[in-house]
Amino acid sequence: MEMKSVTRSLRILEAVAQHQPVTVGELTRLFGLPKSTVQRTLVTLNEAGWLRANRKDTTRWEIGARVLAVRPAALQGSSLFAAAREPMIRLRDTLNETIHLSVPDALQCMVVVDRVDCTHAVRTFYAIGDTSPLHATATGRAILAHLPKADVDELVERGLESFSEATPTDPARLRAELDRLRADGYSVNRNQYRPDVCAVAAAILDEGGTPLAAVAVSMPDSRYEAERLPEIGRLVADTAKEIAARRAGA
Amino acid sequence: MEMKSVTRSLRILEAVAQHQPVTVGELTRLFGLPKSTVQRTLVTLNEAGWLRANRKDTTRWEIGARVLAVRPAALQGSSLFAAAREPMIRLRDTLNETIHLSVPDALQCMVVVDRVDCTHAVRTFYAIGDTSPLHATATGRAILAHLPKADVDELVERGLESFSEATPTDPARLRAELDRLRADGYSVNRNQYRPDVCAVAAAILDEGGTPLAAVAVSMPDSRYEAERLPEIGRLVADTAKEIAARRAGA
DNA sequence: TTCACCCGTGCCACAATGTGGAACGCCGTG
DNA sequence: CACGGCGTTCCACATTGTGGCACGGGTGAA
Repeated sequence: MEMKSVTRSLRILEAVAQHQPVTVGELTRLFGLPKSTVQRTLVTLNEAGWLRANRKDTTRWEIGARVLAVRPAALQGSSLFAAAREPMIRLRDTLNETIHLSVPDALQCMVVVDRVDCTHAVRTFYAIGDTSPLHATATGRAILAHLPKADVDELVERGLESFSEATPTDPARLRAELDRLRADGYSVNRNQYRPDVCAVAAAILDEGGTPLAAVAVSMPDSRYEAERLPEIGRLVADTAKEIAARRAGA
Repeated sequence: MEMKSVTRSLRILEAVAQHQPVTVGELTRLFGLPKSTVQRTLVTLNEAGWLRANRKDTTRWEIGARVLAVRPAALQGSSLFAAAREPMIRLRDTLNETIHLSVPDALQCMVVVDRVDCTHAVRTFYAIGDTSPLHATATGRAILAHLPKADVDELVERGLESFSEATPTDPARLRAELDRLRADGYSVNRNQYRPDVCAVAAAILDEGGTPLAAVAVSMPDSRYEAERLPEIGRLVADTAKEIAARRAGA
């Protein structure tokens, strides 16, 4: 399948999002495309309502608001999103660490959909929309642990990429870890994906036991204390359960 | 400018967002396009990461997570978004009415970017991503009041569409209303856009006095009490100021 | 002032690209 | 068993996007 113009337009749209407000020239240099091609694409995206000219410098382009109506199903009607908000803030207040809400995207990756920051000067940073691998993160494994075995097999067959020395690349080790976290109710990631980033996560399940999302407490390795793990794990698991209950009640 | 395929692809993407999870057939009926055209578009959008097949029914399509990384500048880094969250919740707790956060989109419309619900059985409903006209809403006028006169002129020249008997379609009346709200610090909309929906809003300004967004308390007409207006107006204006201060401090 | 440079924009002949009717294989139903 | 509807695939055609080029304006150096 081709649709070169569509693919290119979406790439340009993504580039605008990253560099906004951005000019035609900057984009031509970024992509190495003819000016007229980029220009035409921008005008088209603008007419479709996905871009708009910056009000102060009308030769610069920004993302328009049309995009906000286009969201993954898990966030539509914001039942999950809204239900998660207050429990997340409360968890942040209890621990003063950054809290993330992530959803799985087609077993390919986890995507950060919401964040509540801590007040420490040193804090972990993920932007909304950032992605991470399922097998190497606390949120990813929290989801995996509640999926059918066939899905885990599928993931294993695709290969467990290594991101650091701590990444669980051995299928047996991954499966053992999933068994453990099913028992404990929370998953732990210590420097397995990004160096110096640790997290404790728990899955948010729907009525049928399908995992919809995961909440995670995320902190730099310097503040990770193994002896507090059971306490933090319980707090995260309770938060996940509370979110699930609120969502169901809405 | 044309780019028919791009325009159509974006339309289809928006339709998927509204109807997800959706099949090829449903979309062909919706648009009256040939099956092969829709099919090709969906595959292309999927390859670009914007769509994905539903895990349970792989012939149904959903919005993928790629979209989340594409957001208007006002929400990037989520300085505004994150700063607004807690003050909005506090305002909701005080009044127990739904609170909206909206940003202007190129003087064309206001877009709801966040929402905190009240607990009443009867509540106003706007989804995230919904748009509304600037001149006929409390949030829109809160923004307009802090823009240069030329911008208001531009809007007036484009015409003030009527949405209900209460919509201010007379330019003089609109300008008078803007003057009033600049003095009071908050704007009021009583059934001017959607019948039975009232709102009280205030603008969130950046350091230079440019309006970035507006917060609004939104309620059904049945709970609107004119005598409480000064009190509610002050609360909303204070919330807007607090959000602005938090944003600047981040 | 003049010149040179780079910007965003507009044009248009060419052919690469997307189009959509038709056909296929599959499934559940009458 | 035949039918209707589904998602998917194919391919000749011509519509559609392409990109080199040129224009006009703004800016900075000579």
